[in-house]
Amino acid sequence: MLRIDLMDDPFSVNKALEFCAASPHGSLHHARKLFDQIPQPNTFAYNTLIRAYANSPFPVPSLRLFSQMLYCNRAPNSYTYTFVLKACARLSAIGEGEQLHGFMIKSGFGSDAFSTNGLVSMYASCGRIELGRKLFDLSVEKDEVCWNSMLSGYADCGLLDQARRLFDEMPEKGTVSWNAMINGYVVIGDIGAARELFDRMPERNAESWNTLIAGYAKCGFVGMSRKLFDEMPEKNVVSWSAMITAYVQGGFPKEALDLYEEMKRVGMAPNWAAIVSVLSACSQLGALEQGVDVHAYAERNKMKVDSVIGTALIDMYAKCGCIDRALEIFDKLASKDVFSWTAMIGGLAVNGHGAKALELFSKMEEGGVRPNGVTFVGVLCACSHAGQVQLAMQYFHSMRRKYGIEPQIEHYGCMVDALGRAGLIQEAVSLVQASPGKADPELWVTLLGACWIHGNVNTGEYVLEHLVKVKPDDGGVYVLLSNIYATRGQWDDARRVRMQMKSKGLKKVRGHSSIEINGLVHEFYVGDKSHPKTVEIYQLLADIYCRLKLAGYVPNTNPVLFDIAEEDKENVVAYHSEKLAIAFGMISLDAQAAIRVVKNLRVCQDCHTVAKLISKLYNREIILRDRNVFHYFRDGSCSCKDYW
DNA sequence: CTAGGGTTAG
Repeated sequence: MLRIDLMDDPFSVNKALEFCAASPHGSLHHARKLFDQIPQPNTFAYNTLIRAYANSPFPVPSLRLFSQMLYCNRAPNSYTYTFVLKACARLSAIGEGEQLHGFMIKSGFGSDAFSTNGLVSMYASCGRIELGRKLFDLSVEKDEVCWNSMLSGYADCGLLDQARRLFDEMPEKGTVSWNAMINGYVVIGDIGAARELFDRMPERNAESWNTLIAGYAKCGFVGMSRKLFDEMPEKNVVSWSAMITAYVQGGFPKEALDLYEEMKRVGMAPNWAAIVSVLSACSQLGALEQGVDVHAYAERNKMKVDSVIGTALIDMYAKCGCIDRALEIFDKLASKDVFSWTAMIGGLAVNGHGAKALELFSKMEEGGVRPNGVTFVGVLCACSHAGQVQLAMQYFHSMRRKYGIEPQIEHYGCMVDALGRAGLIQEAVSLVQASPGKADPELWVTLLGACWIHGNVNTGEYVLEHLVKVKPDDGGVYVLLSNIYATRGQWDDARRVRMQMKSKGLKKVRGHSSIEINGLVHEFYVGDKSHPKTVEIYQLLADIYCRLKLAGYVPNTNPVLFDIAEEDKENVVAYHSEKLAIAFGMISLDAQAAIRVVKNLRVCQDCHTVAKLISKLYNREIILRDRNVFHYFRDGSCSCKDYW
């Protein structure tokens, strides 16, 4: 902080202020403090701070500073207007923007190129593009920036044809114009048109490459993103974070983490955006240790925990089974927005704290934060976990009535699951039939899952009839129905369904589990004997079964289909891939180390029971991530509260 | 004036 005797020299103070405001991380606060100590800030000082706020995530103070400026008789200049207009644009504050426009005309600032550019952007961002165009046509001295403002204005409004017409008319197109046009196509998802322009443009800068990298990722072509990333001549920090994000959004969290490590190795310092994305990658993987490392990195580098990083942290800790850490971050978070609340509510719900999640939702409503559709996914999921079907129904109806949010397919999914689990199969069927676009196969699959839980053969058959029509290529559907028959001992029917499946050439996805030991991933399939430590693994499993059975454990062989001898069925279940991986973890890791296993399918009932018992009898922590949920086994119980 | 960000059922 500046010594007070220097405060008398406006020039030094302004330089210090400018330096402070321009620093990358969290210095806006210091700039503000410095500004507040200046006895009589001049126009330059105001402009510096107004600009800093206008470019920050929370531009509101720019508007307030502008009012304060007028009140203190400090004359705004065109620089001031540019950034106050930018703040209005960012906030879509059309009222303030129009007022400002009127004020500008009165004080003679309405028609120079600088002001025109700001006004065009402001009107475009506020959805009044036609007003922007009028000003654009009226302005006599149009520079390239002016054309570009108009161009990106059209692009922001999704009016790509008009943008393109302007682009083709432009007397001189600079790299920025090309980039703006390319970005416009990227936003509407026309990656082909974007690529065509990219190939045609005379000079490409990092932004051109980065735009396209992100563009391919948005369209699901992560491979193309990577190709460009490798080809581009000079990668900057945005290129790296864009590529990391591309991997995360494309569902390749492992690759995202690898790239993050490589980024650090080549000496590129990860910034805010990279941290946010890589935290999301850790969430997807359930990679707690890496997540903790990333968190520590952010702290070491004094990154401010704003609502975005805060949300990413909450989600990461929650998805890694550390619900207490997630709550701690949430409680400390100064600015909670709907994302942070939603992540926390959903996190509590999947960790089995349904009641606490609902409590938090009430607090959120009391705090005046408006929930969105995603929030309700968490809320309905929480009701399911808490066994509160009636409550779920109430929330489901309140979505539209109270908040005007139309329930989407995923909300129907939650409800079908909640009703189905509670045994209200008929109600669940009615809901599926009442859902928008009622042929959505996923809802029927959920329904079939409920039929399986309750051994409801009749509805199961009815549901499958629908499913084979809409989802004829999914082997999982047949497996579910044959499981239903099997639980009822209807082996002929079970076999018939299996035969049907086979005759159509459909296969069930093979389950496999993996465990990482010293950076090396070991993979196991059911009954796998290919691992070098196979003998030790099977010996340990035999020992485990001995102790478990003494403790009263009875194998649950429900998922094994065929009417083979009970003893043989036990053997199939006994060597499920997750059990092999857990046993391998037990012989490879220290007794205190948590055993982290990832499974590609849902964990079966028996493996779940066995994992709980191992955690108690062997005093080991087991963290098993399956296709849907995170299971955190400790002292004989699981974080999922036996709901998954 | 152009590039990178967080929450979504089974």
